[in-house]
Amino acid sequence: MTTERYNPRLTEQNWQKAWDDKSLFVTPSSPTDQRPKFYVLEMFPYPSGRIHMGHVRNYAMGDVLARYKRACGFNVLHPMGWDAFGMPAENAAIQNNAHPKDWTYKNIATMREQLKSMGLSLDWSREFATCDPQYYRHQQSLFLDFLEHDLVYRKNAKVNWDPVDQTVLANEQVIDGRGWRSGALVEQKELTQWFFKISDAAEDLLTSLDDLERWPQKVRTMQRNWIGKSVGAKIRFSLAPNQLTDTKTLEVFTTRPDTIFGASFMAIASDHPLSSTLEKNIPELAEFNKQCRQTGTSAIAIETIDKKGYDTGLKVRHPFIEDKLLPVYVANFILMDYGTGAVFGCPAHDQRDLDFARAYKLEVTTVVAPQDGETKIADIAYVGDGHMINSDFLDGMSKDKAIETVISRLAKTQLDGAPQAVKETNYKLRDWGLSRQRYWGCPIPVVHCDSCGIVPEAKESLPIELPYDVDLDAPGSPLARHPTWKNTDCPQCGKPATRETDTMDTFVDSSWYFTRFASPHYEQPVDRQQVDYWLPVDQYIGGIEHAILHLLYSRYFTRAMKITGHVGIKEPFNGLFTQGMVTHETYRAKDGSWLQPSQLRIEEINEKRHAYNLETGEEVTIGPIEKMSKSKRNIVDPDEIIANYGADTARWFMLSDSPPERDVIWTEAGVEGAWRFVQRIWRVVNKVSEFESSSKSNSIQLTRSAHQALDNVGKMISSLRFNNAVAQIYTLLNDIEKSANSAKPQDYSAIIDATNIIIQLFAPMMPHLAEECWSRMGNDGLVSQAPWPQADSALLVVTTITMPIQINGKRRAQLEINPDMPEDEIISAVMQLDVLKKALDGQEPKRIIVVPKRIVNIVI
RNA sequence: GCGGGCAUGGCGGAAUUGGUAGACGCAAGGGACUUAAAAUCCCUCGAUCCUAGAUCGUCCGGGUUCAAGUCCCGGUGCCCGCACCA
Repeated sequence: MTTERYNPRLTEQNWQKAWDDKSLFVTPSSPTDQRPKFYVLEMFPYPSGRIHMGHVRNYAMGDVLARYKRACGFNVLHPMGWDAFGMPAENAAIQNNAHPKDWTYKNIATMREQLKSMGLSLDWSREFATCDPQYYRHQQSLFLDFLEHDLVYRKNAKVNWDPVDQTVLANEQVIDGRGWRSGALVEQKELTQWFFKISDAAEDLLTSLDDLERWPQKVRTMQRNWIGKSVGAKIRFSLAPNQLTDTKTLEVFTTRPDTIFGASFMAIASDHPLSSTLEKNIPELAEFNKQCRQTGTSAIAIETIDKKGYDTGLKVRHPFIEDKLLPVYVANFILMDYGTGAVFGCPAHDQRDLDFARAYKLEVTTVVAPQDGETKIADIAYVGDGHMINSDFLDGMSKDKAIETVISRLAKTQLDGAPQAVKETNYKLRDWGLSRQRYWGCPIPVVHCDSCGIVPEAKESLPIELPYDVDLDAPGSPLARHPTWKNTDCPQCGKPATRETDTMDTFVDSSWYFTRFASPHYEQPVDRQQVDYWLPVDQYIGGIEHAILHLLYSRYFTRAMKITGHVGIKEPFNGLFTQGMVTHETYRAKDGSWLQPSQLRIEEINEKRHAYNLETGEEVTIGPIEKMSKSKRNIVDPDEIIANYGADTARWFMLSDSPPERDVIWTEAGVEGAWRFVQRIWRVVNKVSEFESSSKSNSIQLTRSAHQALDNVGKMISSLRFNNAVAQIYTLLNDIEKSANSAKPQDYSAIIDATNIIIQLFAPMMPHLAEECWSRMGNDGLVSQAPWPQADSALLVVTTITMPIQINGKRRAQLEINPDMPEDEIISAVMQLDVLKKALDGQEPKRIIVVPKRIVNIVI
């Protein structure tokens, strides 16, 4: 018997068409279904041009779950869309002279075809892009609702400003403090911008994390730290009389009021009101503040700079030590956004304060004595607990007691007619700035009127559509520069007015798209009936890089939509899974340029791998394994893999071996291995398909294996342990193959049954191959529509187990026993073992530990 | 700088959550089939001790325990995020 090789090129498109013809994956819009619902969603892609292997991995995982849940009888929603606004479209427009809109939709068309070639069970009838006016008009409508409910407001905030290009720069456009295109030194500039009041929800966003049980622990921890709750006090210090300012007091926030006796200086942010006042009369301070403004706005820029300060000459009085004055510095590491923008510096017990004190030769007084009694501070601040010293009335107290005491003492003291200290809770979480001075985003639907001020657009006027004719390759914001677009009439008084020319952060687009999928064509933002049925998302899958921003913003936005009556829930994602990245070796030529894997020939010489440029023959250096990226060119194009091996092979490889939350290394050998497995299944299925079914079966062992695998694979897919599921399927195929090679006619039935089971087991992962095998086995219908088989619980009962026997913790023997054998019987069986008798040498064992169904350990 | 994570054979990883470390796969070596190649099939495969059997072995150093890859303390290395990249 000869079998032709399995050819995915001939089969995959046919099966995709068969699914399409039956609209198998289109989820009907009416939520009257009796089946339980399951909403599985992968983070939608940015249409950057072509799909990459990261997408293949992400969508393969989601598809396995969607197909499995469907087979298990769930009403599954599995939609797809496009996160289509963003900077790359504008960059491409400038570089390639293409319009962002045309560029984006062209990419979507390409990527849609690529995704379709993967055979994903997606409901394409619900597809949308966030740059569709029909999507963003609803986003504008939501914004107006938020505005009405006081969830959005305007305030000044700093942006990176390129003084040459006259434009706002994203953090990633700032390279070493300079604009990426102009090379000009970047400055900080204040602009009036729109903010969501996410900080109002800080406490709720924090406490609700405890209930998100199906989220990875690490994501919850990261969000917890990001929200950054800290309990402390606001303390006001009185300024000593001076010629520089009329200000009488300086207010700080601190979590360590206990260390007040160790205070040796005050530090305020360069943009603190006091600093801004002082700089008018002190040119050196003005210069210092200017330098601070050149640091850039990103946290990493601020945190990694050398700590510098400017002594203002001002002093504050210590609240407890008479005549003690503390100098007031302006310091570049104090953030105006957090607390009050001012701190008291206690060098002995805060590392940053210590670094600062050493640089400016300020005193260091230890006030908390560590447990080990060492109170001298060198280069490391002591931040732990201990008892108070050098602290007058606090001496001997614990840290917590000292905090209480300081706050209550100062609360009783009046300064300028108010208590000198109040307890306060602070959050690191800042309000979410959504204004972007860019073209390719959702316009913010408000109007600036000279008479009426800020006026919301009327909902009937939505969408406020982006103009097509813009000039992107000139300084400034494209919408502000457009000759006519911003001109309109005030919706309130009818007089000429101007539109807001800022657009929304793309994170707004992605903060509710999952809600829109429930009713993607509805004339309002959401159809409550549909949303109440489908949400929350049961399983959300995406990259760990979104652990904080996207996921936190979405949690907030859902709360805001609840407040405005659009949804009834506050948590959008019941289950979250963060998958690892796809990585590959890097290749670099002598001239420093990067090469793609497809441009190379790899040879192994003396067990060492060498890479050669296919065109020039020149040897290139094999570099470290890194995330696939355009810049390093270590990219394997999914299209090529699908063309050569088929979608099933690509999907199988992405799911096997590496645990899904960890990075996977793309290797040629790995793909080849997956490809061979596909062929091996095909051979086995062809062989088994020629067996005549018989009524009687003796092959109980194989049937047992099949049902065990069935039970395990189901559990593993449910918990997204795809690599374990793959290993189970390999094991079962080994068993089937062995049985098939030595099969007697009375075994045929069992082998056929096991083969049908394995086809169903890998169907969610390799759906095309599964259909082909299913039909080859003579089954009716599509395997994509077949219900998931039930494991026979009688076959799952284990009748004998191998019990390892340890002597002093080292394995010395084993016993084949019934798992339910009572403990005393196990012990007497063990005592008969020769190895043990020999080891005991007539003595009694000191201790015998029997762990049921696991292990026996004899301590001698 | 701050926050989070990871580390097991030549490689990807498994280990029922404290109970036989290395399942399953890849690579490699040997053999079979073939005129030959590909494909396929069979065997070996953590290290050391010539063999047996044993000893060692989960990044490094300590600890808890009858028992540690798993728990605790202290290190090292690598990766991710840091609010205008998506």
